[in-house]
Amino acid sequence: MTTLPDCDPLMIRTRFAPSPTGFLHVGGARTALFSWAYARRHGGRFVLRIEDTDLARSTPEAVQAILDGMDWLGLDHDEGPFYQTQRMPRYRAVIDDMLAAGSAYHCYMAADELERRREQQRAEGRKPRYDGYWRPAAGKTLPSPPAGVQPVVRFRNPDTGVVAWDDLVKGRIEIANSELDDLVIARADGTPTYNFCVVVDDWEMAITHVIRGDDHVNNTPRQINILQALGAQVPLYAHLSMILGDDGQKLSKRHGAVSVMQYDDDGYLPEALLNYLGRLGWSHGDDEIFSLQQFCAWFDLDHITPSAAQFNSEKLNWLNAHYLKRAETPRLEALVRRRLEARGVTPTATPSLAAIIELHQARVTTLNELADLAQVFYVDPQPKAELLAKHLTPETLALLGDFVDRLPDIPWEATAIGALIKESVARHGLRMPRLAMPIRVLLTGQEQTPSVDALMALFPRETVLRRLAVAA
RNA sequence: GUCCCCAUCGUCUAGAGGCCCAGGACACUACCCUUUCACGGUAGGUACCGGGGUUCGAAUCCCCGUGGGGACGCCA
Repeated sequence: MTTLPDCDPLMIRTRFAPSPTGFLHVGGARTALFSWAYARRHGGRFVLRIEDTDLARSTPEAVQAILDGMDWLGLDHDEGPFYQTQRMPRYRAVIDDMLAAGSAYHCYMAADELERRREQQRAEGRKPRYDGYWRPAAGKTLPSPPAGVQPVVRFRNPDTGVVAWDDLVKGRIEIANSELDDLVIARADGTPTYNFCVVVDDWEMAITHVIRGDDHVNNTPRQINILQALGAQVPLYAHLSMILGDDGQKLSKRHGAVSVMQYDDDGYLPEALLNYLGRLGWSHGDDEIFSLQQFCAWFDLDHITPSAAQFNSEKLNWLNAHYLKRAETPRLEALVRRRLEARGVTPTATPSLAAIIELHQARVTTLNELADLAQVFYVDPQPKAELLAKHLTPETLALLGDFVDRLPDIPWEATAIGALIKESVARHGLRMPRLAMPIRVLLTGQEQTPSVDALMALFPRETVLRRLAVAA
């Protein structure tokens, strides 16, 4: 069993507790980010806990995917990862204590019988709930346990009064205990269930602020009741609303819920995703662009929006383009090189990848686009026939031929190339684009490029001569 | 069905009774810059879900309605 640390009772402790049944998606990443930032902001500790009690669905690959995602984003944890499957003896012990104390009891009702009763309650328009058949009570005689049936353990939920908490995002929430039933805390096979493990862990890991998804609001009153039965300190709760897809629909496995690592593959910078996610459902006045450090210094629970937020790819794109513009060249060079090599393109020394990046980084939205543009410098493009037809008219061909003839005689740098372009164009009495466009198309296969003189200067002279000669 | 949550431009949001005939950002449109396209700059249009209250005064507080979401498992 993993040992838990002793900790300062005044220290703020938050946690991120994913269940390893898939990758880390944007919703989970934002929950992790907020939880992490809150701990960082207050000099607290951020705990990572893997909730893998569902043996059938949890996989080591998913654990790794979550770790990879957090690593890519730079969300480091101070403690853990703790695995719930490694804490079974502890849960067992707490359940035994509760059984002994009478705050939990055995229930022998068969699963199909339970389902039958739920159906009936639903049919009668009532909320389906366990009816307390096996719950001990003063003056009540329990039936004798059926032979050969392994019982589940149920928590004895208070049946009167209300459970209330001041949610740090949503405000005060009250739920009547009469709405709750005696939930199962240990299955027939003895394994503890989610709501129970969370309670024991949050308690023993001394979590002070539970920052988690909105979908847990309904679990909160049950967890508080168990915490109180255990005599544990109840943490503060902050429930984050969910993130909807680009189309306003709920994110699901088959609908837009992509792994954060997919954003890496798609050419996004982690700081762009982080900035986007940080601003989604949280605000600091009119500030739109901020670093992780700045976010940590500003982050608070008071400015979290209680309503659901729709993911907007275009704004993410804008942020990514922003960070790309400001990124250091060596960093981009490594990132682009990796992408190029994955495509089987090996950047050579001469058209300098760094120089190519500096010329193009303000023009792209993603690293992949940057790689696309860079690739053209190393692999001869095949300009589309329609582009050639459009820009290589007899008139421009004459101009181009004249220009190419003089290319070997000038110094190979942008200023001289630019001067020759202007001079050639003037001599033929044409406008600049008449020469610039054919050069763009021949050199890159594209109509849109940076200034042609700067572009040409990046290539070795021979490459330019070769690509431009194709037309002659 | 029952319970819970939510509701400002297309989207993310500012706004905690007068500063708001509602501000910022993305997107959009126009213009400028310009060797094309971007980048950058400038300008512009678009929103307080509906109805009742409370108040001298409400986007802000209360109630009802409507709409959206979540939960109701021996899943997490």
